Amino acid sequence: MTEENKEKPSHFIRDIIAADIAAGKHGGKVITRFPPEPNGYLHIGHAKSICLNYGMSKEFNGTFHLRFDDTNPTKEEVEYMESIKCDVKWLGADWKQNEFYASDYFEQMYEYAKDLIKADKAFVCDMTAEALRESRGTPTEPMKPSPNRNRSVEENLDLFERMRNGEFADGEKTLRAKIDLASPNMHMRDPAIYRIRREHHYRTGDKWCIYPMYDFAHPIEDAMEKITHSICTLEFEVHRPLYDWFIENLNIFPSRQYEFARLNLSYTVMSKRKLLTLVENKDVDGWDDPRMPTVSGMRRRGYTPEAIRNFCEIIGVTKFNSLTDVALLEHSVRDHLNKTSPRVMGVFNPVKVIIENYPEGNEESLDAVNNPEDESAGTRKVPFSRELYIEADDFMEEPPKKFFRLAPGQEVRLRWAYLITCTGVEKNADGSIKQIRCTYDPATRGGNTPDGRKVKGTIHWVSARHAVACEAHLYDRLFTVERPDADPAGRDFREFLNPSSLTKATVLVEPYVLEVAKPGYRCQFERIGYFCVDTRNSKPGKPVFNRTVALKDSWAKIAAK
RNA sequence: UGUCCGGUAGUGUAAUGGCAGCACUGCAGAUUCUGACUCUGCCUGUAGGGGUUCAAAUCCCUUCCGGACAACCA
Repeated sequence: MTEENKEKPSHFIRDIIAADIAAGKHGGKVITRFPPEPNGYLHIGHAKSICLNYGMSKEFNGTFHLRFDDTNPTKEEVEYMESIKCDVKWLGADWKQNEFYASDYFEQMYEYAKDLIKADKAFVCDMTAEALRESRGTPTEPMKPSPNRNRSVEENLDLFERMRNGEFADGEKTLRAKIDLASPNMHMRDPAIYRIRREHHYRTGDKWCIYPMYDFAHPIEDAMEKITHSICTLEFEVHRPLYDWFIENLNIFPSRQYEFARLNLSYTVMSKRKLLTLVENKDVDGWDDPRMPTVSGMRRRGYTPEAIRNFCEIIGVTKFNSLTDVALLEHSVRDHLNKTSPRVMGVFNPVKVIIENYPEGNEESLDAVNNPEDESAGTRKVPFSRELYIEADDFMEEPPKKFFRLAPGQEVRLRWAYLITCTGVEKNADGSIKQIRCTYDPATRGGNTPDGRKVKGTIHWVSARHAVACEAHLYDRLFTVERPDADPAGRDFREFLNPSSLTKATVLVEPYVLEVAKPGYRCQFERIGYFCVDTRNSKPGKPVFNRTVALKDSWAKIAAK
């Protein structure tokens, strides 16, 4: 193990592969795969699997395959397939020319099934799904054998061919492997491996009316692609003996299956069924709604692939069913965005500020640093004039101690502009603040203090005359609630798509934003949060922002004390 | 209740028989042209019991707890 690896979190898969290479298995070759079923959009949990599989292939100079495990025509669609390709690519897992489809192997699988029949290791069964279920027994009682278990090889061959030819109705017959009726592992009790299903397949159309089951198909798919390490999630652990049984009895490439714990994230629902419900009920605006924990939703939110990859690295890979704090994800996102996001000034809840001693009609252009953490990001020009907007929260008429921002008599820095001091407040009839009056110090141009005096507060602002209004979607970090089924209040998980987080707001931004904001453009509005120009909803020249991660509002905490 | 898998600070994870460490969170402080970031400090842990050993988070036994599995889904 290298020094570098010692620094990394647990990764028993990495250790296994390293050991296999050291032992000369498969001639030191490593081939991994990510095998999604195209029946939904990828979510953050899939991202973990992608990072793992792709990461291992990369680390050990191996090959990575993207394979669509499309053996069930009922739920699969082209739209899903396309979205998966897009998301995997976006995450940076390059499968090069290695794009495969289980449906391309149907003919071969059919042949393998016949081999099994010829070896008297599979038989055609006439039982209904319900009868099968009843006959299966319990973990302590063995399964009752199928009345058709001892059909002759010839009859089975004939029947299986007729299944393929469409001579039987859906569900009328299945092909079952003949394994072990008394096995404590229910999956070994003569499992079904082919079923009849007249359903249009998104790729093979109506060519087939019989489809292989996962347990039969997967080892064959892996073997045909010479996958050395077939990495999947823990729930398939119980299936491994079956996987091995097919590998052995079909005498095919000895792929091996390894299992790791799937990702559970606090406040996040990752059940495909539930996500689909949200989409179908229009509780969200599609799979890529920024509140969704999908890869595409996160992309719209402004998360970066780098951040997601880093997250996957730091959470490690174990066999322990854990519940990862979503703060870990957000930390990764902030961490990357802090280094890379250009900064832009914006105001959500504007309140007008008049600079009394600034000449009316005058305006000037000030230099602002785009990213203090990245010099190469350069600077931009920000227009300044006598009338400005600042964030309402940045002003308090009667400030408590330790309020560093604008208040009567108090001086603050307008970022990249001037130091201003509040001289008074004008109010509306209802007592609300109409506008704030200030004076500026012309010697502090650019926000500098030639005399060296300190100001605690630096606030953001936009020139009233120049500001551009953009639409923004505000989203809380909340997707859904942790353990939604077990919510003590019995609330439905959909309720946790906080409707208040749906609000559209107008954000006033520097005119500069219009020059640079193309869909996907990310920036940070100081102290408010990170924003991403919506990759779906924005039109050229009129960016729509999605808020990403709210910055911690320390002031709220101070105020709460 | 059967089989399998698992259990290290609040959370995620290191330590493969040899000083229980790291990160996130939380709290406190410093710094700051973002009350962000950054930096410093603090808090908290080997599920219980027994055994082997000079030495156990690690090996063995046992109890407890958690998860997966009994679709013609994947």
